[in-house]
This record gives sequence, C-alpha cells and structure tokens, in this order.
Amino acid sequence: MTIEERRQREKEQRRTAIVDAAERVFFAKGFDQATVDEIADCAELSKGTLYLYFDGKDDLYRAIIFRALKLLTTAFEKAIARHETGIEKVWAIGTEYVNFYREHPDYFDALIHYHGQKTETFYEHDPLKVLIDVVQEGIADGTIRSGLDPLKTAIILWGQTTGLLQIAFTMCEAIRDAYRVDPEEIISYYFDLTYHNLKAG
Amino acid sequence: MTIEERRQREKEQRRTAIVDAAERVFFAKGFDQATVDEIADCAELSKGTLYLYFDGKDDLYRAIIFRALKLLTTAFEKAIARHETGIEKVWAIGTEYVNFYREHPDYFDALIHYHGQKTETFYEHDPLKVLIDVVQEGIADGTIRSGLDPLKTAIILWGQTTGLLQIAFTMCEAIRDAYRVDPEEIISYYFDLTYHNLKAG
DNA sequence: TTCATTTAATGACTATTGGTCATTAAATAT
DNA sequence: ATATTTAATGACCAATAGTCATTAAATGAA
Repeated sequence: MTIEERRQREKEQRRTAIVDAAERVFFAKGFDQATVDEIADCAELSKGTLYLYFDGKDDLYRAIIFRALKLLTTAFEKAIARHETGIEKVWAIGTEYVNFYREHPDYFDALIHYHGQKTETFYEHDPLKVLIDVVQEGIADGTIRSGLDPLKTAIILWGQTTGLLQIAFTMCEAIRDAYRVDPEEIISYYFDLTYHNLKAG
Repeated sequence: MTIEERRQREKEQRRTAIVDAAERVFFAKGFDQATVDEIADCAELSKGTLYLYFDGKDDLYRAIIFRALKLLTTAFEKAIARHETGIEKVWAIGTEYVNFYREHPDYFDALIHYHGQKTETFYEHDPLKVLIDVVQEGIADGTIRSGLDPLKTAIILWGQTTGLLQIAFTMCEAIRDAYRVDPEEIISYYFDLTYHNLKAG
C-alpha cells in the first residue's frame, strides 16, 4: 500500500509542477499566445505527458482559476477572523479583495478574464459563500440594516464590487487619462458609499 | 467624382456585409470555435478579401464590439430623452441596460467577454459618458443627493451595474440552483437599493 | 537475479486554421 | 482598343492543439 500511496503523491506533485509551469507561461504571454509546447518545456516534460494529466489547454487554465479561487477564499476567511461585527467583516472582505489584486494581479486578471461554460461552477472554494455568511451575521448582530435581504444583498455586493474593481483596474490608465480621476480614489469612494448604505442606524 | 463616391459606398457596404457575416458566425460558435474561412464563406467572399477590409480575426470582433457600443449608447440617449429629472434619467439608463440584454443578448455577451488592449478605448460611442452627464444633471436639478461627486459616482454606477448584470445573467442558472434566488429579483432589488442611495432628501 | 506485466512518458505525426501573396479579373482611364 | 489602376482570389505556409504507437521505467512473480 505504501507504493500506491507514494505513486499517488508523486502524481500530485507532477500535477502541481505542471500547473506551476502553466501559470508562468500563461501569465507571461496570455492565454492565446501561450502554447502547450512551451508549457511542456517549462515543466521539463513532453507534451504528451501534459495530456495525461490534463484534458488540454483550457483545462490547464481552469486549474489556475481553481487555485486563484482557493487563494481568494482563504484570504477572505483569514480577513474576517480578524474582526468582530458583521459589517466590519464585510468591510474586511472588500479591503481584502483590493489587496488580492495588489498581491496577485495575475490571479485577479485570470479570474476576470475567465468565462467558463454556463453550467460550470467551482463550489469547493467560493468567495461569495463567505460574503453571504458575513452579511447574515451582520444583520443578526444588528450592525447591518435589518430589513435587508441577506442573500440578495450579498450577491449584489459581490457582483457590483467585482464589476467596479474590474473597470477600475483593467482600465486604470484610460480612466485617469479620459476623466482625470485616480481609480484608487474611486474605489475608496465606493467603499464609503456602500458602507453607509449598509450600516444600521 | 461620382465614381469615386460610388466606390467608397460599395466598400462601406462590403465592410458591413463582412461584419454581418462575422456576427452570425461568432455568435453561433463563439470566438475560438469560429474560423475566418467560415466567416468568408458566410459572406460569400474569399478569405483574402476579408483581409483587405480587416486586419484579422481580432479586428473583425472589434468591429462587432463597436457596433454593440454604438447600439447601447444610442439606446441610452433615447431612453433619457423620455424623462425630465436627473435621477429619472439615471433610472432609465439602468432599465435600458437590462433591456439591452433582453433584446441583444449576443451583443451584451460580446461586450462582457471582450478584453481589448489596456490602452484601447472606444471614445466615439461611450455609454459611460451619457451616464456621467445625467448624474451631473441630477445633482444640478436637486434630484440626486448633493455632496456626491458626480464623476466618481457615475463611474461607480457604471462599473457596479455592469458587474452585477454580468454575474446575474451569465451565472443565471447557477445562481438559481445554488441559492434559490431569481436573478431578476436580485436586479430589481439592486435598482431599489441604489435608487434610495442616490436620491436627494 | 530474471523475466513478465503493468504503469508512465515520449515525441513524431496529423489536422486545423490564421494569415500571406503572387496571380487573375474587373473596372476605369487614355 | 489598350494601358493602368483597383479589387478579389485561393493555393500556400507556418504555427500549434491534440493523438497515439512506441519506448522506458517501475513493480511483482518465479
């Protein structure tokens, strides 16, 4: 049984090494310009081997998305653990989302640019789930306006924040040039607006 | 001079016919699965001719994005013309955005999935410009909270609304399945929340 | 140790396709 | 009628995603 276990472990390591290589190539060149051959070279494996571990180029990218979601979800969980009230936790998630872009811009862009099949979802690590719990907590502890529907509110917060960060970060220079506004300022303005719209009292 | 004019006109028509064909193929198959050869067949032209009118596959897609932006901007302009106050016009733009998805889901998806070069912008038809003007108008006529920064507010509205519609529409079934909420309800809930956050008094 | 069997890895090969360009056809001017 | 300019063609090339028959390595049995 030890042999079988070791084999499984080695398979997992090889898989991880392939995703590492895919990340380097995809992040350096973008999805279209990256080639499977280059990823194979980078992993010091033949192309055929890559196809033993993954279904193809798309599947390699999906593995990166999975990593990104896991990292983001974990970051959210750590961030909320540092706070007491529901609304503080919601704020912490927002801050952490911005922070995630700063520390992992490639993962952020990958998430933004990824459009999987309509039916496809990554339930295992879902940042939205964390947010839903926290909004519910805030309504329960009275720090978020009662009367708000927690589920709808959380989904709205998630969608709108993602949308704003997307245009703020991907069109950063364009916004500065065209409208003479600092995207950073827009984001903190948004946080204030939203905070006051959520908080109780 | 008449001959030259006619030639120009015919060039324009051919260009339009090519974009029509590109639209049919891209919308039926998606960007990756669509082939330039098929678009050429669909336009009843040789592939070489397509490359006389466009720089390549990306450029064909960009032409569709241009159309989509033009259509959306025009729809916004028509929508605001039917209302008097600033806040009503903001609401009208929101409604029109949803309506745009219903009437032209393919254009909506194309806009959502399109990620051009960082520097690239389509100034000619910019829906955000319309929104900025209208927010300014609402602050001037007192129907939108004074004290709001019109430019930042408009950019925030644009980004967050786009983000919410994106997840609401592209993850429609997933949201319904996972959370048992109707995306339509979420959107109208969002509109109400945002309206009350904007309106004066 | 030796040989058979299972498992893992390879890279030459194929099919597809984005893009090019020398050639042909058509329109226009002389 | 002929020359010249403009438009269109499709055979061709290069790049590359994905396959598969072959080889190599690891494991187990004798």
